[in-house]
Parts: sequence; structure tokens; C-alpha cells
Amino acid sequence: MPELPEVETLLQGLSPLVLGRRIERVEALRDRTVRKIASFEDFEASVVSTQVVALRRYAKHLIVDLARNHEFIGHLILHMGMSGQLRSSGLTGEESVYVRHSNFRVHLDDGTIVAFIDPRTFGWIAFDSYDGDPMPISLRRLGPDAILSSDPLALIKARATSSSIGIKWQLLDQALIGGIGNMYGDEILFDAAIAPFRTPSTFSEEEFITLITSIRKILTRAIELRGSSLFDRTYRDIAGEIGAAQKFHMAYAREGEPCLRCGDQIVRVVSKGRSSFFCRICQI
DNA sequence: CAAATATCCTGATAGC
DNA sequence: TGCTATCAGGATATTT
Repeated sequence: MPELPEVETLLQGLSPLVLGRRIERVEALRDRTVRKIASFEDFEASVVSTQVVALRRYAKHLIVDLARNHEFIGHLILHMGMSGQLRSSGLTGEESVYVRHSNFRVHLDDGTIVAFIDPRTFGWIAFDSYDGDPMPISLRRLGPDAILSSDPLALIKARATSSSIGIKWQLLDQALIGGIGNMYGDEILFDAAIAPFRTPSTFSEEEFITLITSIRKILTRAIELRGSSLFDRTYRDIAGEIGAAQKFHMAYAREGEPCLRCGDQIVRVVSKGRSSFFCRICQI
């Protein structure tokens, strides 16, 4: 389940492979993968023969800025969904991009092939034309990025306190703050010692500051550890290597195991169809 | 209008 | 052994 740290790791791996390269060909092997387009032919016409001039990440999205004749024309946007992976022929050979569920491929002018592999097809790719705003139109509804934004506290506090839903669901709301998913949501709340179902309207000023501190701390550490690869090893970087952040997980997927702070059992509570793992003693 | 729920999908796993 | 049922989850559409 690639969240912000996993997407940041993919960005680091992908950048040196594609920066400055020209897109020669794109292949869509599955209908659902390329979305928000009138037709694949339109999409193809938009991106083929463009040059990759920049790569960036916003929330859980990878943004590939494209130029034609040295003029910036738009962005390719990638969202990894639940099971999305990237693989490059330049790193792991051609056979690694021609695998089952290789749903989308880009062929570059140096022969490199980059594949988007996604069994559960919750991931997607889109193209947004440049319209004068550096933020692609598809991403403008997103809230501040969880780590790029210098001061998300002021931005989210007013909105969070005006809602009656629990903090866990607010952290997952990409329109409020971008980049946090179910896994890091639990890790952040454990670190901040805040219970997932607490409503932010009950938070003290200190608790807000603690929460913002934990968001930065947990996500930054996970980036340094190159993301979390759980038991199923679904997440891997573009070279196929697993991350190490899961070794530091204190709550997520630890149901029944002892809390590493107090020794009580970590519990799992399902609400709105989503699991939350937390410690009933440490998180209040 | 806000919040809750249904929906998409397939690999892994539990249970019989 | 091999089958079936269940589960996981991000974002969007639909319903309450």
C-alpha cells in the first residue's frame, strides 16, 4: 500500500532513469489503468514524443512534467493505489517489465522500459495538460502535502476541529492533508499517543503540535528506511528491493502483540470497513 | 451538507 | 489436496 514514503522512494529511484529522456511509445494493457482521458489515442498523442523535464511527488502521487519542443505541455500523474509497483528494464532487465499485471509501459529513447505493475488495479495514470498552474488540475483538491508543507498545522487545524469525525479518518482524508494512508495513520497516532477515534475538537493546542510533530517524524523516518514492506512484500522499490520501515512499526498489523511502550496488547478495531491498530493504554 | 456506505479488484490465506 | 469464502485497502460514487 504505497503511501507518501513509498512514493518518495519510487521518485528517487525513477528520477535518474527518466529525467531528460524522450517518450517514444506508451502501452496500456488494461483499460482501467489510464483514467480521466477521452480515449487512449488522445492520451498517446499527448505524451508520445515529449521530453521528461522534471519529476516530483505530491501526497501519494508521482508527477512527471513533460515538454514538447522545449515548451512545458503537461504532466503525467501516477497513483500506485493498493498494489502498484514500478519496474525498469534498465535496472532489473527486460523480463522484469514483461510480467503478469504489467498494465502500463513507457518506452524511452535510450531503450529503457518502465512498467507499472498493478494486480488489484486500484492504481491509475492520467495526463493533465498544463494550464498555467504548476499543480496538475487532478491534484488541486488535495490538502497540503504531509511533509512538503512547511506549516500544515495552521492549515488543517481549523478544518479538523470543525468536523465531528475521528482523527484517524481525518488523517486519511487527502483533501485535508495529503500522503497519509491507513498504515502510517496508525503509526503516527501511536507516536502522538492519541486514540484514533478522538475528535480533534477535543484536542489541546499541545496535542495538535504533538500530532504535527509525529506526522513529520514518522514519515521522514520511513523515507530514510525506503518505505514499509509488509508480510506480503507487496511494496518494493523500482529495483525490486524491499524497505525496512516495517521493522519500526509499533501498532499497524500488530494485533494481539505487546505494546512496545507499555506491554498491553495492541488491539484492532474495524470501523467504516477499515482497520485501526492501537494501544488502549498509551493512546488516549 | 456532512457522514456513512458501496464499489472497484485479485492474491493470499483460512477453513472445510 | 483442493475447493470456496473472506479479507485487504484508496479514492470515488452513491445513499442516508
